[in-house]
Amino acid sequence: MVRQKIQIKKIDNLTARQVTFSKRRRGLFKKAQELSTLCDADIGLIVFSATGKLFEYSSSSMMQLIEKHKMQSERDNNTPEQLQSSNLQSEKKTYATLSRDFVEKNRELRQLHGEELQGLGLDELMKLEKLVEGGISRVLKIKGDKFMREISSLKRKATQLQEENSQLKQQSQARLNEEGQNAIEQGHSADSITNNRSLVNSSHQDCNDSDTSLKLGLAFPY
Amino acid sequence: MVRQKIQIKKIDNLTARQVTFSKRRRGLFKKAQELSTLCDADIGLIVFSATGKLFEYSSSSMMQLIEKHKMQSERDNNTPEQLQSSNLQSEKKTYATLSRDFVEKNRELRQLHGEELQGLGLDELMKLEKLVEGGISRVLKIKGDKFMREISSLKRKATQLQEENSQLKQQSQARLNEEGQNAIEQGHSADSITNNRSLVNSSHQDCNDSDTSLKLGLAFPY
DNA sequence: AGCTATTCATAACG
DNA sequence: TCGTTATGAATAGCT
Repeated sequence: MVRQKIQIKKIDNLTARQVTFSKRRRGLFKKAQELSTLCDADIGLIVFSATGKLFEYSSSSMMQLIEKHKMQSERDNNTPEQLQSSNLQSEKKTYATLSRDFVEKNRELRQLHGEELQGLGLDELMKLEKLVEGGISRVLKIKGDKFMREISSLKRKATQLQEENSQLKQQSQARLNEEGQNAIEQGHSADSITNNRSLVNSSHQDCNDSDTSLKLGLAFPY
Repeated sequence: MVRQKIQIKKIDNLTARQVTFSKRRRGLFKKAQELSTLCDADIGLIVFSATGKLFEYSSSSMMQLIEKHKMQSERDNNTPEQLQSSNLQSEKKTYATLSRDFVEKNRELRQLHGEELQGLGLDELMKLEKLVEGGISRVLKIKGDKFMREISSLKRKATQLQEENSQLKQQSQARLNEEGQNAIEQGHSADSITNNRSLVNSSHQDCNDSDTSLKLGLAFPY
C-alpha cells in the first residue's frame, strides 16, 4: 500500500481510470453539494465521462442555471463592445480582430512547432508539447465560443424574424378581411385604432430585429 | 485551533461564510480540473455566489458542453417541440449534428495527444508530432468550414427574412396611409385619426432611423 | 465493492 | 485576502 502522490495527468490503465473516475466523481459531487449548502450558492455541475455518459448535479434547476449563465456571459461579452462604440465598424472590427488573432496565434503556434527539435531532450520535448497543447486548446476554446455565440445569435434573430414575418402576414390578412368588411359596414374608428396599434407595435419590433440582423449580416464578409 | 467536524448547513456568520465559499470554491474547481485531466472527462462547473457573482470552470468550452448537455437531456425526455418553422428545425438539426461532430473530434484529438510519449525516441516523437499536427489542421479546417457554412446559411436566411419583412412592412404602411386618408375623407372621429397618424408616424420614423444609422444602440437590450 | 495508509482540503485562527 | 496548522476528509493502491 505504498501510496504515492499521484501526478495529475491522464491515467493510463483503463480500469484504474474508471475506478478513479467513479470515486472522484462522487467526491466532486459531494463537495459541490456541500458548498451549495454551506454558502447558499447556486451550483451546476456537468460531467461527461470519456465514454460520453452524462452525470450532473445542480443545487436548483440545471435549466434555470444554464439560462442564468447564458445571460450573464452574454452581458459580459456584449457590454464592453457595445459601449465601446455603437456603429457597424466596431462589429466588423471585432470579427476582423478575431480573425487576425487567429491567424496570429496559429502562426505563433507554428513557430513554436517549427523550432528545431533535434537538439532537445525528451523532457524538453514533452514540455514543449504541453505548451503547444495548451496554446491550441486555448485558441480552440475561444474560437469555438465565438462561433457558437455567432450561431446562437443568428438563430435567435432568424426565429424573431420568422415570428414577426408570420405576424405581419397575419395582419395583412386581417386587414384584407377587415377591408372587405369596411366596404360593407363603412368602418368604425375603434377597429382602425386597434389595428393601427398592433401594426405600430409590430413595426417597432421590426426595427429592433432589422438592426441586429443587419448588423450580423455584415459581421462576416461573404 | 481545535478544529471540529463541521455540519453541512448554511453558515450563519457572513464573513465565515464568505471565507469558506472562497476556499471551498477553489478546492472544488481544482478537483473538477483534476478529474477532467485524470479521467479524460468533459466537465463544466457553474457557481453563482449568494450575491449572484458567477464563477465557472470548464475543461473544454462551456458553450459546447451546455449544447452537449442540452442534446443529451433532450434525448432522455421527449422534447415537446417549440413553435418553430420547418426551416428552422432543419437548421437546428444541422447545428446539433455540427456540435456533436465537433465534440467527438475534439475527443479523438485528445486521445491522440494522450498517447504515452515516454517510451518514444526523438524520431518517433517528431513523427507523432507531425501526425498530430496534421490531424489538428484537418479537424480545424473541417470545423471551420462547417461553422462558416452554418453561419453563411443562417445569414442568408436572415437577409431573406429581412427583405420579406421590409416588403410586408411597406405594404402595411401603404395600407395604413390609404386608410387614414379614407378616414379623413369620410369625416370620421378626428381624435382617432390624429392618434393613428401620430402613432404611425413615430413608428415610421423609428424604422427610418434604424435603416439609415442602423440604430445599433438597440441591437441588444440595455 | 471494501480497506487503510497517505495525501489533501480546510476550519479556526493570526 | 493571505498564511499557518491541526484535523477531518478524500482517495491511491490493494484485495
